[in-house]
Amino acid sequence: MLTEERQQLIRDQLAADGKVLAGELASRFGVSEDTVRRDLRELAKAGQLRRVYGGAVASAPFAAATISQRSGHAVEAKARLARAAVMLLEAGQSLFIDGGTTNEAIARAIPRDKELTVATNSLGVAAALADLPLVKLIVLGGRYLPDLGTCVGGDTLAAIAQLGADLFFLGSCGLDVSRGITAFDSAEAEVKRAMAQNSAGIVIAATSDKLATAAPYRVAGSDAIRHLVVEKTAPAAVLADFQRQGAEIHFA
Amino acid sequence: MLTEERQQLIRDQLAADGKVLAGELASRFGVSEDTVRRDLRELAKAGQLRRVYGGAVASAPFAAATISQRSGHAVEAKARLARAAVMLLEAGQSLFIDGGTTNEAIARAIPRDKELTVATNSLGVAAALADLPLVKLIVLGGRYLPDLGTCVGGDTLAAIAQLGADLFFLGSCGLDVSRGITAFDSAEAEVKRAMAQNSAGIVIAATSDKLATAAPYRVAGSDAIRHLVVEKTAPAAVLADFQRQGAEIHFA
DNA sequence: CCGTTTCTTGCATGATCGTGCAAAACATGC
DNA sequence: GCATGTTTTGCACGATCATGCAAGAAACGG
Repeated sequence: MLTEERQQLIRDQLAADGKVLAGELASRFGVSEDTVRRDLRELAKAGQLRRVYGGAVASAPFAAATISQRSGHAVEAKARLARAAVMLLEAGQSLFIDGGTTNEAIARAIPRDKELTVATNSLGVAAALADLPLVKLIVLGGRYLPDLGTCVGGDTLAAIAQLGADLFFLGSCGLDVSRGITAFDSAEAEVKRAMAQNSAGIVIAATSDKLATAAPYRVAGSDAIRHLVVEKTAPAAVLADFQRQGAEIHFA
Repeated sequence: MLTEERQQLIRDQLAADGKVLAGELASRFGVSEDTVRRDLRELAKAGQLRRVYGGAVASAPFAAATISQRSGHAVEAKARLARAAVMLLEAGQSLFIDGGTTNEAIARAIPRDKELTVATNSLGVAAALADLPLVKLIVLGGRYLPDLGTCVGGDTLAAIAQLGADLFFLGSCGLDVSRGITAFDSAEAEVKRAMAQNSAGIVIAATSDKLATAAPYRVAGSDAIRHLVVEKTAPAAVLADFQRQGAEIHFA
């Protein structure tokens, strides 16, 4: 095993998980912890990660903001949803991706060799895509909402109006068959509506706790959903309702 | 076995696996490791691979290093500059901050209890400020440039035109008394010009290696600089020139 | 406060590297 | 065929690098 190779794998895991453990890396590579620590020290010196007791965390200028989310509770479920969701992507497509932790997971799951054009109003999604060489990234600016991690406002809407996308990954929303897709913020809902209008199909990846819930601001009807990516634990009755509205169900 | 033939096989394996081991190649070709090393050295000289201890790895074809990969340079000096630069800030001010690792350091150095309005086209700066509760953050969207970490384009300019700022922190530029402030990218220069036009004062925090250098695209004359934050090692003659142009010098 | 884990530092060891040199293989001209 | 010059290859040497181990320091958790 080459030193270089090991350090690359560390970078990869850091990009995927946001953190690494010294002991775990040592056993995975079959080297002593000292060697791993040396690698971590070098990478830290190069600014590629931040050393912490027991391992290291991503320091990549942006990543820090998303760390707390990656250690949240439903991380595993969201990562599974993300892996299933990226399988819907085809090379050369244009995407809208809005905010939410699930969408950030999807952005992180996009493989390095996929050629895409992505427009997003989420800082977390943008940060995840910034280093992918084959992704043309368009940031949709505007007033930043700290709660949601997204940008909203007139500028955002104007920028969206000039773009079109094949798929729109819609996140951080309530999802109910009769009430449709609903958002938690009025300005955020406006942005989602604009994105929906300028895209050919809506994709929603939802953890089970989001199904059959609703928020104050309506974005679109349930029939607007083209692809619905859900966990295996999702209640079949609810899924059947969405399916009747025209959604294609994908299990993670 | 011909030399050419061997080197072609090395290229092939590199394309397939991404790495090769010197010892393994030697036994596979039935030649000494010295010969293999010679081959590797030649290929490395031709830029077809990158030599590492124990073998070689594929040279990154996406060689245009993104900003997050370059972030490890002169971290200490930049942090010192950043601490000095934030002392120029007063509560309630509006700022433009553009890209560059120094500006990212400045953004990270802004204290949590400072109330500010910040508009930035840099993802790194935005990520650093996203968590500060008292900072009203406006993201200036547009086409994202991976090597600079900033957004540029017509949308960016339009958004800037609607804003005004007390101070403009201008980064990633060349700095020369006679040639003025210069940028490395044409679109990036346009953005800087727009920000300069809509702000009351320009602040530049520059490591010593940026002083007395110039880039292709002109942004503004040296006399536009209001505050210049430099290291203690900065050559006094150059500083005096800037001072004569009206800049206030601050040492980190 | 103490025990445990993790980290850094210094050091010994083995692997790998570059260089100089000589032998072998090869091409070239007569 | 033979002599000469060039290229390639293998080997020996000292230098460099990566790794693991040990000892002391620091950080963590109770």
